[in-house]
Amino acid sequence: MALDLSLLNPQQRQAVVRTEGPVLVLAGAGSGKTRVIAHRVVYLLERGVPARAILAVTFTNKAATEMKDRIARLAGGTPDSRRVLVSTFHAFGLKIVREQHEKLGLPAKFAVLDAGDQAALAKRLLREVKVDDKRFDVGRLVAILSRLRSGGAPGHPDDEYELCAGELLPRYELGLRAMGAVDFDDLLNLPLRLFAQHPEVLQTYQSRYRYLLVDEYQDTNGAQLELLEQLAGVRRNLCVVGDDDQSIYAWRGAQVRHILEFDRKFPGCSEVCLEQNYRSNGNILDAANAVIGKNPGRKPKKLWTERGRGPNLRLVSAPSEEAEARYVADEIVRVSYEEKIPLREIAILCRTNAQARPFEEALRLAGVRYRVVGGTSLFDRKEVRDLIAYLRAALNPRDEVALLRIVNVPARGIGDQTVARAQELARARKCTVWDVFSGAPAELVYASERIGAFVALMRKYGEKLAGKGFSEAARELVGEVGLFEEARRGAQSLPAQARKVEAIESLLSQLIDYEKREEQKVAERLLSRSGLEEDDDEPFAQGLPGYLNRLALDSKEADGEDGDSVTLMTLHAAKGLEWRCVFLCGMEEGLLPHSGRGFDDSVSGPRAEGALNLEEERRLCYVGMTRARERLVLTRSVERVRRGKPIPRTPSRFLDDIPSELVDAIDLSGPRQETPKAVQEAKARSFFDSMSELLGDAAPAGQAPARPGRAPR
DNA sequence: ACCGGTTTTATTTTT
DNA sequence: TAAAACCGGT
Repeated sequence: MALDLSLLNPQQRQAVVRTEGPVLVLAGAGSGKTRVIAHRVVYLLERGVPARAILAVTFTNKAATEMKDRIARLAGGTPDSRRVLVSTFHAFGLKIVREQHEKLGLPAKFAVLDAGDQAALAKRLLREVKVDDKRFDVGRLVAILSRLRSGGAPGHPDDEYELCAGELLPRYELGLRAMGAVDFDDLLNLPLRLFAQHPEVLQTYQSRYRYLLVDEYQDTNGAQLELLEQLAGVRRNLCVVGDDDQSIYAWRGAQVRHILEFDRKFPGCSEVCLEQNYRSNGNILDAANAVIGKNPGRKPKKLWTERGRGPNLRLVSAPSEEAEARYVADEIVRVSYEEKIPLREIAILCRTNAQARPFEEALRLAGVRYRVVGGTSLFDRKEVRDLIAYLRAALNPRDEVALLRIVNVPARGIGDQTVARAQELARARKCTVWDVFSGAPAELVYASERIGAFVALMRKYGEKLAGKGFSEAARELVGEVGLFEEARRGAQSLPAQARKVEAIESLLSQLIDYEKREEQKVAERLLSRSGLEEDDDEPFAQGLPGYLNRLALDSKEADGEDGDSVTLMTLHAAKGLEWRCVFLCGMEEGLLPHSGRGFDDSVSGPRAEGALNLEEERRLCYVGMTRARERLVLTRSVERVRRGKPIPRTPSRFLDDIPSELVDAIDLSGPRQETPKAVQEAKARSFFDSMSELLGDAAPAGQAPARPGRAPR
């Protein structure tokens, strides 16, 4: 069946049909960007471009998954569409590194270090250099290391952190290589290095991927742009889609410049501008336009809509952050009952993760189901990280971060002394700690026997975990090592014990699910395709290593999509999403134009200095506002308790930019507002419902019963 | 290894 | 202020 382009507006159609050469699609918020990309892919397929010649790159796994679905749905009868590679930058980098690991001198199953692992490594190195590892915030060091090695602009040269990081850099890279591990930056840098050193490899990829599409182009950093340029080669079939007004990742190296100067990098490109907004009511759009309009140096754009004006925005001033949260919770209850807006169509957006707390409490109190997105849950838990470290260490004992984490967990008599000695020996001999352990435990007189046992343990599970049935093997490992007992021991209260055990269990069951799904996939492929040639287009490896890689690249694993619940997340996490009703909270100076600290180490670039990140903060505000389809409520608190003492807060300057005729102001200070009757009723019903559930009665007729989305760590 | 009490330190966003 | 990190005693 043919793709129907008549449903697209003329600009969208242009963006779909211009298949050759560089194309810049400026896609305003809610202008149907994803739709355009999906159509473009399917259009290419219909024009006879083989699916495997198309590469679509996104930034998040969620976006990639969504895009895949969208394409599959649109392509309908073209089953081949599933061979289009839709991947994040990092996953794509991983794929290349994996395919070329030999040329890069990496073992077949290398670990991908996440931020925590990076910090652990940096800390170890600090100690090795005998720098007081408490004088530095390792997290910040890691951030600087990252900037240094992804070729970002150098920071203030005399900053002690810069100096320290510079000192650490070579050791850090050596450490990675010795471990046979890579970090996030490597996933982009190693392919680039490879391309530079082996032009024939570059050519392979160039001729494989002949049509490139990039989503959220405004968020690309230097390495990512470089990668795109290399891949596009002389063919230059590169279509980038993005919105300079939604560039919010400068602190991570993203440069708006990339989208603003696309036409200089790729002369002769076509440019399409999508300005019709299909998402928001007129009032919301006008307000958002007014806010973003103040930013200098943007690509001129004026979004318009055919939708009605909708209700006015609301600006709520609360006396305290608790009151702010209470108002939001009450309003959610009201809106979901009176206007029948389902909870899944409501979001609370904050600038920082820390702001979420009072809202969680208020929602729980009001009996509103919610889910917090972003502040990772399961994988932050110590016991889960321990188990993961076991898996990693068994698969690749050179992975020292993992190995050292678990040598003595649970205590098996390989204490700090022994480990320190082993590390020294390893350094002296220029080998890994694992080599010391496995080679000559006799030299570690004391613990040789125990080390022997540990080495045997790792070897045993190294084999078991590498192949089929790894989830079973993992369970066995947990049993043999006694991780449940360890978890119980490490907990004070009984419920805490239960939670820990539960956390381990849920990781294990995730492994089972994963393995099952993978087997299913393989079976499907065998059925649908006779060929076994299958050059494995998956960016990720098979089996457990694949799972672990995914884990590193996708912190927020499968959120329980189920159930109807309010979403609570940061503005950054909200990009690309939309809700009928949005609460944008903490509209205050210092919070929404966020003033982290006088100087920001992420952008010490050429200009930028005095203006702090005001432009980016403004964009962030714009992103938040444009998430709303029907109803937008801005809230602020008149004072906020900080460091124990109440601090008066001034309203965000962005509020001043919104035309007042679009806004209803509500002031919650003064005599206590009485709870509206509707809210009282709603609360009572919600309470009734939750009691019914507790008592095991038949399913309640009304709204979903109260239940918190996630326990606050 | 574990505990209890004391002292810091918090204040960004995340692939 | 509150939570985490820290310390020193068992």
